[in-house]
Amino acid sequence: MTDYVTLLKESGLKATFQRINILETIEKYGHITIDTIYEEVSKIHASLSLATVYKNILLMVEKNVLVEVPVAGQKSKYELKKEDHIHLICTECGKVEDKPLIRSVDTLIEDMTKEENFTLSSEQINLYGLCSDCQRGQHAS
Amino acid sequence: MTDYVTLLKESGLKATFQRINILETIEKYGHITIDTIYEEVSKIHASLSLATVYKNILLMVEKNVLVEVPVAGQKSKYELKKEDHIHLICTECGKVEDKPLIRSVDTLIEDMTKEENFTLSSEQINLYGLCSDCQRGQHAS
DNA sequence: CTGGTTGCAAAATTTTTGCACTGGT
DNA sequence: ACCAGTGCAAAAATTTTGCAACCAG
Repeated sequence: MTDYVTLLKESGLKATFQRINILETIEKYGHITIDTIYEEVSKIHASLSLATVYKNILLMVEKNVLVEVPVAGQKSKYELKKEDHIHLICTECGKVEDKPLIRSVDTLIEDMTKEENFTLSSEQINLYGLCSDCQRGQHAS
Repeated sequence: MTDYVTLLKESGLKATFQRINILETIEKYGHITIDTIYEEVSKIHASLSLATVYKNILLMVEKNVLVEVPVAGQKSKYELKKEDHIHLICTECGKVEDKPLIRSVDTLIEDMTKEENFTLSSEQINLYGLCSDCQRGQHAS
C-alpha cells in the first residue's frame, strides 16, 4: 500500500483520516465513482459526509493526485494518477480495465499534437465494448 | 447540409422540426453541450422544451445517430456519428477539434483488444491540453 | 494555536418523469 | 386516425455552498 500521508503532504494537503481512506478505496477499486467511494468509506467512518467526498475528489483532481475518467453513458470514475494508459470499458457491466499504453501509439500522438501546435498535457484512450465476462452472458457487477 | 429527414427515418425516428434543428445545430457546432443546443434551437423555435432536448439526445445516442463525448471537468458534448477520430480538447476554452485517426494506431488498438478477448465497439481518443489560441493568452470561447 | 477540513443542512443545478396535447406518417 | 413526440410542471437526482465545530500540523 502506497504511503498516502506523504503523497497528500507533498501535494499541499493535510493527511486526514477521510482522505487517506478515500485514496485507499480508490486504490482497491482501481476506478470508482463518487457514490461508491462514499458507500465504501462510510463503512469504516460512518459519519463521513458525501459533501466531503465531493470536495476532496475535486481538490485531489486539481492537485493531480487523482484523475477523472469520464465515461460515456455513466458517471465519471476516478483513479490514482499514474502514467498514461489505455482503458478498456465494458458497456455492459461498467468495468474499467487498464492496459499499458503502446509506445508507438504514444509517439505518433505526440508527433501529431506538435504539428497541430497543441500543448498536450494528458491523454485518455478509452475503448468501449464487451469484456470477456459479459460476452459469456453474465455481468461482473 | 446532410439530409437529416432521411437519417432520422432510417433510424426509426420521426422527422420532427425539433430533431432536425437539433441535428443541424450539432453539425454547425461540431461538438456541443445539451444547454447550448437548447439555447441555439430555442432561437428558431421559442417553445422548445429542455426536456425535449434531453429526451431526443438520449434517444439519438441510443439509435447511433449521435455520439456522447464525455470530457473531464466539463459537461458531456455531443457530435454526429461518424468514423472514429481523435479529439483535441482545450482545457482552457473547452474547444474540441477533430483529427483523423492515425491508421497504424487504430490497427495496434484493434490487435490489442483481440488479444484481450474484448469485443471492441467504439473508441475515444481524447487529448487534453492547450489549443494554439489559448497558448497565446486569449480564450476562444 | 490556527487555518485547513469536516459535517450538516440548505440551495443550486441538472436530469428524469408523468401526462395531456399535438403533429408526423 | 394512430401513436410517437412534445411541452409543461413537478419530482428526483446530483452537485455546490455556507457556516459552526473540529483537528492536523
